Amino acid sequence: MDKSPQVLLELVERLSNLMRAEFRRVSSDEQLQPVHVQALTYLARANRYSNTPQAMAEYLGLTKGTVSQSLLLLDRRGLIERYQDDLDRRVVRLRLSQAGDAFIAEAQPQLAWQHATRNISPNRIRNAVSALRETLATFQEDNEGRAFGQCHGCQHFERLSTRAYRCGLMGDRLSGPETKRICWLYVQKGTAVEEDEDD
Amino acid sequence: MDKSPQVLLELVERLSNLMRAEFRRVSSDEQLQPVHVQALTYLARANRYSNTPQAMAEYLGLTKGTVSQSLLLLDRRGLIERYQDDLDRRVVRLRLSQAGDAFIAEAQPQLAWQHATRNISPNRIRNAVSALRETLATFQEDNEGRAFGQCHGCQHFERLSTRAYRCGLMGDRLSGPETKRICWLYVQKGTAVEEDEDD
DNA sequence: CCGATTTGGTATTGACACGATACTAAACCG
DNA sequence: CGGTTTAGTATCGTGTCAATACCAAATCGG
Repeated sequence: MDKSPQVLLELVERLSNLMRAEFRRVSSDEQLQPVHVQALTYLARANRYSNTPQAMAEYLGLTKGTVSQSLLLLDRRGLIERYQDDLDRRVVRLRLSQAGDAFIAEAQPQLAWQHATRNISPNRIRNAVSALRETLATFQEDNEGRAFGQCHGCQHFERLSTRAYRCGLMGDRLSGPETKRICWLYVQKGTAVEEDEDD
Repeated sequence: MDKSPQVLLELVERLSNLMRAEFRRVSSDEQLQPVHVQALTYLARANRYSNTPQAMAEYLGLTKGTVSQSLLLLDRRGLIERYQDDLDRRVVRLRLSQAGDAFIAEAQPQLAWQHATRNISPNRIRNAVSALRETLATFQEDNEGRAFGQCHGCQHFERLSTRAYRCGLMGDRLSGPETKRICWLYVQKGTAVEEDEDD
């Protein structure tokens, strides 16, 4: 039996543990926990469909109750803003406040990671990304978990013209930058098997 | 600027979060926390140099005090055994108890992961492993953190004959299986750049 | 050889993550 | 328009986690 998957898991967990420690370090000034940094990072990358407590809970693998508490804290600290959705008034929408934006910009939580990957060729990184991405997709299928992803590669993504896009599921028009954010309604487009490219 | 490293980090964290949730699921019968599963898994793979609270704390990215608490709990539950080192009586050595062994064997915490990676070719996994391994090594250098690894690839590793090994640093002879475990004294042997292999 | 320092580990305390449960209010559905 | 579902909050108990203080064994420096 091949034990490589096992080893891969070990690496993923260890790296994640180290980043968690790193998050703790950079956020100790603000009295924040690692999970708060993750939450802020998520919000910095979420689009209009995924900027809700529900989606965040799914993304972080936590319950909605737990996430709700963390959001209360972040709100008290003035790092995020919460506002009601116009159409569905049960829904709470989230965004980074100016202070939250500033925190992410200054603390640079991923700096250590950027450094750690500096010697690895972009190609090897892309290969690793593609393998992990596929792992994640399968994982989510297995657990009936919702998928997250960027418009590029999503079934619902439609290109109206060179600079105009649309989400076929929601019917909304999307700005260029918004198609780069993390969406909750992501559905993998017909899956051709990707194989690693050479360097 | 290339954003691939960023994406890689996102994937690592998300997968790790999902596995954490998975750990919580499989260990909720035993009233254990995800970190306890990680600790037990670590012990199942640690060798004679790394089966101490200190090493575990380093590996998990936690402080020794925190780890000490978790170990107390695991001891109370009868999942691990703690005993004194003969030479240095400050040192506590750890090992899985029979119950701990059984738990790891039954709960199969990595099962979900095995499933999630089933469709990925061994070669792509190896490539991903190699990239992440290198990331980890650089990360540890940057933070003056100690490295972890298996004898194969360690500077101190000496092969006495076809089946006899020795750790040059500690001077101990090692059994074959022990060279496959996680060691704390690991030092990367002269680093030739590995490049991805084709499939 | 013996005081000073270092090292491995534990005890205690306080903040808070986290799940479980119970709840509210809005939306949906027949 | 009553029953159900859905998004989120409130509350509570367990236990992680860092910080601090502490102890004992080892090591170092004269």
